[in-house]
Amino acid sequence: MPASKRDQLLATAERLFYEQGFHATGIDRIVAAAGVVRMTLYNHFASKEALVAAVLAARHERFIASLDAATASASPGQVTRALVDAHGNWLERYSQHGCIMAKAMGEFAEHNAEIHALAAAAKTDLLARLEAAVARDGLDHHAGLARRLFVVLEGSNTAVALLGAQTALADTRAVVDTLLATARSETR
Amino acid sequence: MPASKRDQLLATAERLFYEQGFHATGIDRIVAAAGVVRMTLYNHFASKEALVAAVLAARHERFIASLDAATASASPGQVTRALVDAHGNWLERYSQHGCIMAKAMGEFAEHNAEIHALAAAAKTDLLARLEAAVARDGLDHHAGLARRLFVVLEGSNTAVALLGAQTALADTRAVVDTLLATARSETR
DNA sequence: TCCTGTATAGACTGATCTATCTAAATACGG
DNA sequence: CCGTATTTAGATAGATCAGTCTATACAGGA
Repeated sequence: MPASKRDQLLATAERLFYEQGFHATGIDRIVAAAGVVRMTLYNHFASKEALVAAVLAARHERFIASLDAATASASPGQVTRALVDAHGNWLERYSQHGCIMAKAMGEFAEHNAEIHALAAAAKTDLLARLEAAVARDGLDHHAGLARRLFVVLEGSNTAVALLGAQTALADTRAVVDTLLATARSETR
Repeated sequence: MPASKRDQLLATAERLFYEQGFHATGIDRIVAAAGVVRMTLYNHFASKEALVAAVLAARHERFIASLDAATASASPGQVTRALVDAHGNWLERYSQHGCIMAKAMGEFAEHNAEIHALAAAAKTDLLARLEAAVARDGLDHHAGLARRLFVVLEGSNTAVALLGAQTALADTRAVVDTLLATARSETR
């Protein structure tokens, strides 16, 4: 079945916002690329900012679902690694040019509190997943291990954009391995 | 002596671009905040994009000077740590709300090649400094150590914006310490 | 077949944007 | 003190922006 006009708009807007930026992408370019008319957009979304919020919410939902699917099927003791790998797969597939949430925070920080909060929540949700993962792996008594991994994964996103996915993800895995090995060796 | 109109414009534009975003900050708001008139801006800069480029270039110059000053006076074997600390100090003082170069890359990626290249060069310059630092510390035979540190420092910037400077910088230092300790233990 | 909801086409408003032009005022160095 | 360069003030152009309105077309279900 063909995607609904609403879904076409969400997908097109997500692509254009990501590639060109939010403020630099006009309504007219979105509707033209989606093959609909301007009133159709305003029939589904109250405003451009509402569209931005819907795009970010939908993308974040997919992101979290992808992470949760990976950790749900992870072997015991491998949950954190599975989460990190799933994060890397996401970057490789959908986030080769920087984090759209970071871009949104940069463009709407002092401009739209709802959008800013939505993007920031996407980040802290990843941190929460890391905390849950290290707990399931029995490493949560290492104070701040999840936060340290969070720093690495955030850097991974930028590094992918600058150095390419292959190099950046290999380096990311190397850092994560070192952190996990150190944590485990201090556990026994 | 009072700052020149040009310097006032650069400083004001840097602040507004950083806080509000590049496209969301209009020329009129910059000149009003700088206390000059629109023609003064166009007398010093050919266009808004030229102003953006000048702002980024000036900021990058200060950033690199700050890093180089720290490594120049570092004790042998402590160059990498000095560089990381200088980077953290910069974040704490001037980059609490995300990296302006990353924001510029996001807003001008498909819009202005010169600005995008300028911002990307700022990032790779940091990587080059890391490579020089690990070399001076005798750790450059650890393939990719500088790149791994680069991933961490990039993540540090995002983490400062999300978790606050104190927490994020402590976590960053912890990760860097682990990486350096592991590299040194593998050296002997 | 009719009815309701959705999409289309396009004109339109009012605001905002970057950039330019001109003429007068001001500052500053020789 | 004079002359040059800078700054000011304000009008203006021309483009683009988000958002609204209306009338028409078309879809699918009762």
